[in-house]
Amino acid sequence: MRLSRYFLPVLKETPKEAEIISHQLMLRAGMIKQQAAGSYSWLPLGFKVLNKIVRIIEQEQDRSGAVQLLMPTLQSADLWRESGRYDAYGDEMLRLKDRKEREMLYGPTNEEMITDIFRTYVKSYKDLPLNLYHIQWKFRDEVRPRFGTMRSREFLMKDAYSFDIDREGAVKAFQRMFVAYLRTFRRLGLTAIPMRADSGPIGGDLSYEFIVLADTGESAVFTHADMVEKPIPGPDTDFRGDLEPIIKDWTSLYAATEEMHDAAKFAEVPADKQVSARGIEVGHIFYFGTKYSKPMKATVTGPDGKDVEVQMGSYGIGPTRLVPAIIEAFHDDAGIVWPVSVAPFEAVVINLKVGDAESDGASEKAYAELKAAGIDVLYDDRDQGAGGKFATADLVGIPYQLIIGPRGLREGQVEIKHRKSGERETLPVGDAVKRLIGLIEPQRLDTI
RNA sequence: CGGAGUAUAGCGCAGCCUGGUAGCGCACCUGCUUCGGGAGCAGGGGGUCGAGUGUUCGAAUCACUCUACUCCGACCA
Repeated sequence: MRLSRYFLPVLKETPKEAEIISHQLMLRAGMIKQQAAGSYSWLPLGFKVLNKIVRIIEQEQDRSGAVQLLMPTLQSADLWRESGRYDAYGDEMLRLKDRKEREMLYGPTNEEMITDIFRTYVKSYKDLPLNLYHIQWKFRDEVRPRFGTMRSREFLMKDAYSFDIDREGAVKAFQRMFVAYLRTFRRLGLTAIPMRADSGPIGGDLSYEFIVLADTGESAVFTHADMVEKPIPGPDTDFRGDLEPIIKDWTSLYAATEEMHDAAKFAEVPADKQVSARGIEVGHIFYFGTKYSKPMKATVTGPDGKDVEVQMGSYGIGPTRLVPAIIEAFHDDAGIVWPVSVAPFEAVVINLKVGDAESDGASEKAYAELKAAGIDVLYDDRDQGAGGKFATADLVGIPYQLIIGPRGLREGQVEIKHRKSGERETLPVGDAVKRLIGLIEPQRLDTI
């Protein structure tokens, strides 16, 4: 992508409405524009990051055996009356009427609808286990939206729903999602710690939140230090096998959110291993049994010929919240520092002197070669001073900058700057592209 | 929903107290010079001062009403 042809409205000054660093940087880097309280347009750069996150979530959901579909944002009130939640949900649910005065709502979640789909088509235990998910916009009329897309009223959510014949099967479904979540967050560059959580108004007795540690997190959390360094299950994990040992390993050390915190148990953790910090909730998984299948009559026929209510669980990740969460975890004074896996561009070619034949030639060539190699590369071909180009590249957080200008070219050299470490390498023109590919590919491939 | 604020050019702000020609920086446009860390000079465009009502000869400025947005608290992917 040529920057001169792109749409990247970066701001030099920080808009006053932004309080936390991720919100400030998302506005300054031209990722989002606020349209109303808790409502944002995703500008090209932000949308690009959002899509990369979504793709990783999809890959890991699919790997775990979940199946993707897509449900509508507008739902019928009748469906929600069946579960009893139409009255229970309160003002957070956006309610509306269509032209025929039918009561509708903009979905805050989809348990009712997925249960309706399930009960229509699935009749036999032989079709289980089943896990269906979608990635769709949700609306919750928050009392107080804040922190940019961290807590917005309209937000994107990946919500998966598992269906099993019995509790034992449901626990296994829960475990598959648990492992899928560990892998998903790590591939996004994050360290997300599973913590026992309150299951809230939806109910259920197996409930874990995945928490990213960050100073600006909304909730206080307490954990054993070893949870932070623990290696995640690899890509060869057999999701049809026994995941119990992995779950045991990940749930044996102390980790809890404020609501579930047990000071006495935390005190048993060695003093030098006690971590009390703040965290951002980026995912929540829980098992709730027959809470919806019972009132909505979602049953399957078991091996004994008898109908049983299906055991369900639900599993959420908020991509539009992950974007600021990643920024909270990775930024410095100059701007965002994206992990390669979600960076809007993997590299930027900075032509320091547009209009100079040599500089143009070398830059165009490097840009073409990187593109041909499949690198997601931006080419800064704007006819403007070098300072602004560096500032923009740093602000939007592109992991690698290939800096090309007349001064270096006289010696046959160009420079690669690593955004994260600040390290700079000077190397011959011909080697730079290969070097960049060598740096980027290992971080991008699904080997984590 | 309780408490506290803010609203003047795309963004950041001054002007308001003490009513009288709407300003500054950045951004934008034109030209020239530039280009190795947010370039310089010269010229230029852009505003029903959030909306309404009132007071006044005259309102960005004073009064009242409304709306939007932000922050703190209670609630939440």
